[in-house]
Amino acid sequence: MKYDFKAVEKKWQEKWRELGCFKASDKDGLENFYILIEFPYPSGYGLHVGHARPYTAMDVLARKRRLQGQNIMLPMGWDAFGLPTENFAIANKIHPAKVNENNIKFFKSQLENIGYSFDWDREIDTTDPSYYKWTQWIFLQMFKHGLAYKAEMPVNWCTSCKCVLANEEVVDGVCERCGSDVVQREKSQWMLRITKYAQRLIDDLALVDFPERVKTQQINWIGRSSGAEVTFKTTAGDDLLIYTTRPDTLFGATYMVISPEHPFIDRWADRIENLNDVRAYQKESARKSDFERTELSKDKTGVRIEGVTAVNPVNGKEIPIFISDYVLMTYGTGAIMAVPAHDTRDWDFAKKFDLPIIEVVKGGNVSEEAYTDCAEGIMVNSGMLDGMSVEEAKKAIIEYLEKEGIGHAKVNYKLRDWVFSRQRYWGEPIPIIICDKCGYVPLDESELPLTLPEVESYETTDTGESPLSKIDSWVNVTCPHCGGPAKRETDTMPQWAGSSWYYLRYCDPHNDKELASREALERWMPVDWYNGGMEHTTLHLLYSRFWHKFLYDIGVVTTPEPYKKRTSHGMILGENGEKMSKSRGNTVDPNDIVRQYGADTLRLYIMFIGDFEKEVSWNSESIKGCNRFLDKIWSLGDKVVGGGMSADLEADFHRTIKKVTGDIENLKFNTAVAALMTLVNKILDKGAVTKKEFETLLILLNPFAPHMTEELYEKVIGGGYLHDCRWPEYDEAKCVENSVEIAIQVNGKLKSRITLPIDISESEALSAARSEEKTAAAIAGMTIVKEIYVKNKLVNIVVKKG
RNA sequence: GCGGGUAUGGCGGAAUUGGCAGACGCGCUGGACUUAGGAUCCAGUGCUGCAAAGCGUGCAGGUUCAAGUCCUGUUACCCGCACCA
Repeated sequence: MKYDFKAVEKKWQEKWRELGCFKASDKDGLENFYILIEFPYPSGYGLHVGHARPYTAMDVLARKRRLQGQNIMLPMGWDAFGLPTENFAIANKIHPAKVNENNIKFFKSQLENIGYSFDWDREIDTTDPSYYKWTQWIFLQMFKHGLAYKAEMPVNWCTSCKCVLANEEVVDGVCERCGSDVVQREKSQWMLRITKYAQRLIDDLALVDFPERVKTQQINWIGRSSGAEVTFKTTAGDDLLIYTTRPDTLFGATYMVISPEHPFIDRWADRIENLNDVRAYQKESARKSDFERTELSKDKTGVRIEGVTAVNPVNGKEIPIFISDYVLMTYGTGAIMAVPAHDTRDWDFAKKFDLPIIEVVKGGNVSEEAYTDCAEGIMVNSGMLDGMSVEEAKKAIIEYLEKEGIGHAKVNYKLRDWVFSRQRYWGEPIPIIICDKCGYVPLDESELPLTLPEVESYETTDTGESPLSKIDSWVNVTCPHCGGPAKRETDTMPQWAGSSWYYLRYCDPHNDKELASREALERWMPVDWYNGGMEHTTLHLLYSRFWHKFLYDIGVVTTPEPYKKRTSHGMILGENGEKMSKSRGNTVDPNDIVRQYGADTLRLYIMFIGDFEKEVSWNSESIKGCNRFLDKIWSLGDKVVGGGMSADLEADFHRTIKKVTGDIENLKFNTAVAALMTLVNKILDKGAVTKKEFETLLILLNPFAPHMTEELYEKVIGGGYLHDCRWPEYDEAKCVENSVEIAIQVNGKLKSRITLPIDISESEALSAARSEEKTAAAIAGMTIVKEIYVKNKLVNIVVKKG
């Protein structure tokens, strides 16, 4: 009888729901394991098969671990605030909440069709006021602890979204979401002081099991460097503070450069003789986007400030000061000492402006190019540092600077504080009231959640104000502090807010007293295994580690890190090898595959398609192989005979159990499936399968193809449900056959193969090999120089003429 | 420029970490069954060659009885960061 996947899949999906098989238990004394998958943003387009890859993988892991007796939490939810929903709402004049509701409904039906074993009782939606109440609550705690602050600063402004973006959201000078130009605008923004956690975010990577590439990427993003801050006196009276990682080269500093945004330019306006030129340059660089500024990086530009000079503090030499946009106001102090002999950028600049280049580390040819890699160089032209190594010189000069009170050791980070305001409607309102008298006043916690008002229009404004600013009845309030008239903050939080702590909410999703009870957090945290995309490494993954550390510091959570283990999946590309996207028209809808082949085939193919951690192209032909494989298993159900494990298949079964068990844990799903196929081929060659063997096969296959295996279990094995079974164990001793095929090489070239009893002695193996027909012919008349025997694998006979 | 990664048949990919390269699947070739086949089953399938045999893991060397795997050099592609002082 043909396998009716439509009926069978529906039957079991309903059965599982009815029985509540996948609910994570909050009982004590169980072996808990928390598996987390990045929750999706429910866009109107629905899921494509790329989304299904990590879900399927973690579902396979979860189902296998449940069969092994663990209490698994595999929750799912919706990261639903964000621009696409809002833009769709604007375009179609539908309330974003309604749009979101529809999208979630569609997403959920897609997920259910694939038969994932999520615990839907723990479903969360970041746009639900009962959820974002706690997002706002965390923000208030950050505000109270000085981690949330408002600052006037240049920010990334997306010209199309009409909204501020975090640095992490700007990719190649354009908006990560919509691809439009990003320009700099001066705006007053809420900021989160992630920089306060920079060092701990680096250090605590030692506590977690993340892939090396994830750790390295985070470390590079945080960008720690150590050096010194040094004060240079100027003729304008103000001391110029600079940061350098090369204090050892201080004697080679022949000029200084300050950023065009440096505040001293205004302060020095009266003294600057060529103020017009300086102003013109400032204007020009302000006009450039970040992208243009880096584009032109080869050709250095700048203007010498006439009328003010500085003094090199170690040798007393008077040196000029320039402004140039190769110095960024946002890093270090916005001012540098330039050492052209040992820094490529300074060298380029010095050549262009004909400035002196003084070698202070011997070893390069500084008239040709900057000598930057001077690990083994020796100090010269550097007074007291002469003759020292670079390392020694660094230490000595810092000691000197500290003694003289003109400088000190300093650690710097590239990481910047997190721009946390968005001028959009569809986000969590920031629970702050702005009072002319009292400043920024936090909303009382009892007033949370501060819900979004109903508005007529969600249109953005060109002035850069949030749509919320137009709702007078919502904006105008009385100050909770002084009782005077005040206004609400009208910016909302960025999309990343809700996802920065969602894993905590799953532990206790219906709690209305706290974000999660201590008991639930202690039961489930930290997340045992978190799988997600590499693209979130310096966004969500870093942000959530930061929030978690803050919550740890204020005693809300009990672990310093949120995730014990992180893995990352490779992308599934479209059939044409390009990234799947609606605009490219190369997406594959899992619903289509489920309709054509069934969910089990889809699941199996997604796991079989290739190495889980590497990207791979979809292939609509290859999927047939998985469908055929399942059909074979279905018809095998008619051939089952009574009895236990048969002798001739015992080793194959034990090996397969071992392989599948290990491969699932190591994310080698493709080879786990291949091993199951190999086993089935063996069974089909033999032509018969016993009840015990079939049962074992069904359990091993269950995580991949849960519907068909449940059905076959009920139909053929009977007496309960497959999901109540135990995962099979293997016996190492039974994994091997009692005879093995041994390769025979002569001078390293394969000549023949012979079958010998397992664990045969070396001398027996060698003599068997020598007397094998082809081998004997090959070594006839030769002198045997050496014989190698690799136990149960091969024999290599090394011969030479004569 | 810095950091990370990849390279194996027509295709997706295996290879117990130095031990029989190409598991498993797709595709392809031939055959069977069939009114029919985009179903199923059987056989074959790295390349050259009628064969014997030879060649073969991006390229060039090296170590070794033995190299996809280790070492040196090199090329191409992908990802992340990038005027970060």
